[in-house]
Formats: sequence, C-alpha cells, structure tokens
Amino acid sequence: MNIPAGTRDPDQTRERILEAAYALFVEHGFAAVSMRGIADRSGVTKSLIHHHFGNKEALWELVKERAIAAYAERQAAELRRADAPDAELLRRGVAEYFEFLRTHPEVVRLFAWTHLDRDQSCGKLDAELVELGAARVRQAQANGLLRADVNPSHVVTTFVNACNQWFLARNHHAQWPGVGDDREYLEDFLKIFMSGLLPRP
Amino acid sequence: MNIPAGTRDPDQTRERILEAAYALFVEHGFAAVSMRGIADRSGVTKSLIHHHFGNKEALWELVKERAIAAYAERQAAELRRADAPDAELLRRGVAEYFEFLRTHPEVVRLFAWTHLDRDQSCGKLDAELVELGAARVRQAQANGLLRADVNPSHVVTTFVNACNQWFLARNHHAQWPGVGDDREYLEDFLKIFMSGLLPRP
DNA sequence: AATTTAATTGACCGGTCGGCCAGTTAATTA
DNA sequence: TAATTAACTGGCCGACCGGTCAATTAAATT
Repeated sequence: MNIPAGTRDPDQTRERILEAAYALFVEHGFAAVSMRGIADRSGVTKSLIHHHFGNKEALWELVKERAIAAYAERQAAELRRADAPDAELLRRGVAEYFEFLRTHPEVVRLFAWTHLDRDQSCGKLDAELVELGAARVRQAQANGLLRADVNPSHVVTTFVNACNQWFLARNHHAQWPGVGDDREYLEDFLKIFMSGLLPRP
Repeated sequence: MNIPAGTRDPDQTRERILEAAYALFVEHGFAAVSMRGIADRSGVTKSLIHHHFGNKEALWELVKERAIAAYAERQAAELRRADAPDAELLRRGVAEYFEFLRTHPEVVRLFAWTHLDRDQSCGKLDAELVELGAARVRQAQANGLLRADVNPSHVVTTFVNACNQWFLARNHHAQWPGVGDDREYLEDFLKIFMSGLLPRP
C-alpha cells in the first residue's frame, strides 16, 4: 500500500461503501437494507455515504450497474469469439452461461430483485445478448444445422430461463426428490434442449 | 347480505385484511409493506390487524399459505386425472402448468419472494408435484414413449423453470428483440421440449 | 335484562428510518 | 505557508416503523 494507515483515500472509501452496499442489497433487497447497516459494514459514517453517493436510491442504482457490468463483460467475451455457429457452439454457449450464473449468484439474485420491482433498466442490456445469441441460432438454422421452425429468440430465452430459475429456486430444488446437482441438471437439460433443436428428419 | 351495514362481521373483516395484505405483499414483498399500509387498504385500524393476526410475520405466513393453497388445489386437480402417461399427456401437463401461472401471477411473484428470502417452506409442497410428474415421466420412459436417458425429476424441473422464469422476467422479455407473446413462447418451448424428449432412434 | 365475551378504536411507546447540517480534519492549491 | 477544497464526523430532525394498552362498543351468553 502506498497510502499509510489512518489517512484518507476517498476512492478506497467509495469502493468499500459500494462493496458493503452490494453485498447487503444482493442478500436482502432494497427495502430491507438500511443506510446504517451499510455504514456499519463499510466502517464509515452514514453521513459519508450521503456525501459520496447522494441517497439510498442512487446507491442502489450503482449496485445494479455493477452487477450488470459483470454480466456485460461476460457478454463481450462471448462476442469476441467468432466461431462458426453450429450445434456444438450453442451447447458450449449454454454451458458457459450456466457456469457464469453458477459462479455469480449475486447476478441471479439482483436480476430477480429487479424483476420483482418491475424494473426494466436491466432488460436493455439483456436485449443485446439475446440479439447476439438469436443471430447465431438464425445462422445455424439457415445452414440447416438447427431446426428452422422455432423462433431464434425463443431458443435463447428458453435456455436463459432454464439457467436463471435453476439457481434462483435452488433452495426448492434441494428439497425435490430425485433432483441432482448443478452438473447433472445441466447435462439433462442439454440433452433435451440440444436434441430438441436438431433438424426434423 | 344477511349482515346490515355498519355492524360487525369479524370473518369478513379478517378476509378483507388478508386480501389487502395479500395484494401488498405480493406486489412489494415483506420488507416494503407496512402494517399501516395494510390497515389503510383494508379500511380497519392497525390495532385490529394485530388483534386478529398477531404480528406482521404471522400475516405474511398466512399470505404465503394462501398462494400455496391455490397451487395445491391445481395440483390436486392434476392428480385426479388418471390418464395413461404418454407424450401427449406431458405436453398437456406443461401447457396447463403454464396456463396456471399465466392466470395466477401472484403465485409466481410470491414464489420469487420466498426464493430470495431463502425460505424453504414452499419447497415441500412443490416436492409432491415434482414427485407426481416425475413418476409419470418415469412410467412413460418404461413404456418406451419418452427417452430413458434423462432424470425424470430433471424433465419436470426443466419445464417448471422455463414457465416460472418466463412470467417472472416478463418485463425483460418485453424488451428483447423477436420475443413473442405467451402463446408463441409456449409453442416454441414445447416444440423443443417435446421433440427433445422423444426416444432416440 | 344483566353479564360476559369479542370486535374495534385511538392514543401512545421506544426504536429506527433516510436525510441534513454545522463542525472538524486532512489533502490540495495558490 | 496561507487559503481553499474535499473528506469525514456526530448530532439532530421529522417521519414512520411494529407493537401495546386501556377504553369503547357491539354481539353473544346467561
């Protein structure tokens, strides 16, 4: 550290506040989190949070943006690949999307909070991801690699939904008889999903 | 009505309070709803709610039970049918589950609230539905009507997830390019899902 | 009709909420 | 080094929170 202890570092302070807010909002949602709770967790005064971020809603927006940023980064990485779209690419895309949600449970929760708030601000970013995925599906359809009688956007929506709800409702699934772990669920989903997308003979 | 206006009817009072609480909890979640808000909406005093229901948590539990009751009733109706399990039965089961969620958006939201609360109380009831559905899938597999290399519980989980998340994230889907309405999504999902479950030739 | 029970009210409690403001203190600028 | 700016603190505000309680009123019981 270049900065001696006990001295001021506003950037780091902002960061610590954001981290605390992120953790608390993700876990308990907007309404159940108090500015005092964020202040305690980040080790600063409540007034200082207002100084740096304005009010509670502004902080909430920043937390959402942070989660979306992680999502967007993954999307950009996905975009960088320029492989030829075929069935195997789709399978890997699903598996990677699943893996991303598995390793980023905060994103799943934050999306669910925004759904319940009827917040539409996150949908715009999603839209790009869906458009990208749908375009690839469409191309694979044109090449005869995937069945052509389904809406490409619905193909993407289907697996996005299947992955998101799997992690959101994990506590329920754990109580369901015969339901396996992440790997086993994904495997079976992919079996159904991929062979369901094969061109009809 | 046998009861003249301006007089007392504790049952109806309880019912009105429950209805108000149901609507508010479903819409805003536990933390964002106040006892005063429920009192105002139901036209009674806050004290009266405590008199009839105890405290806020108890009312919340009753609201959850009410939503679960609607879910359980549907499940019982489903159970009553004793048709031979085949692919067509599964397709109709999915369509009816989808239709139930479409006409009961409060159930979707309440389930999502409980997921975010890490509340496991609803999972038990789900378990029976899953067990029932999985048993039918298993029988159809034994009869060679559905592919046998997938976990029956995962088959059920897959379509339950696809339906729930569709309605939960509706605000997002509305912004996605190319995504159709309820009927069109269900149609495409069923195409993929059903043909993905056909026995491999 | 007298009494008991239960529904209902309004006032009130301690506590917490988000936000504000006047200060103090450290870093930056002139 | 003096002056300015920004980080940071503690205390305070009015509003609202869930919950309690004594009093009132209507229904049920005797």
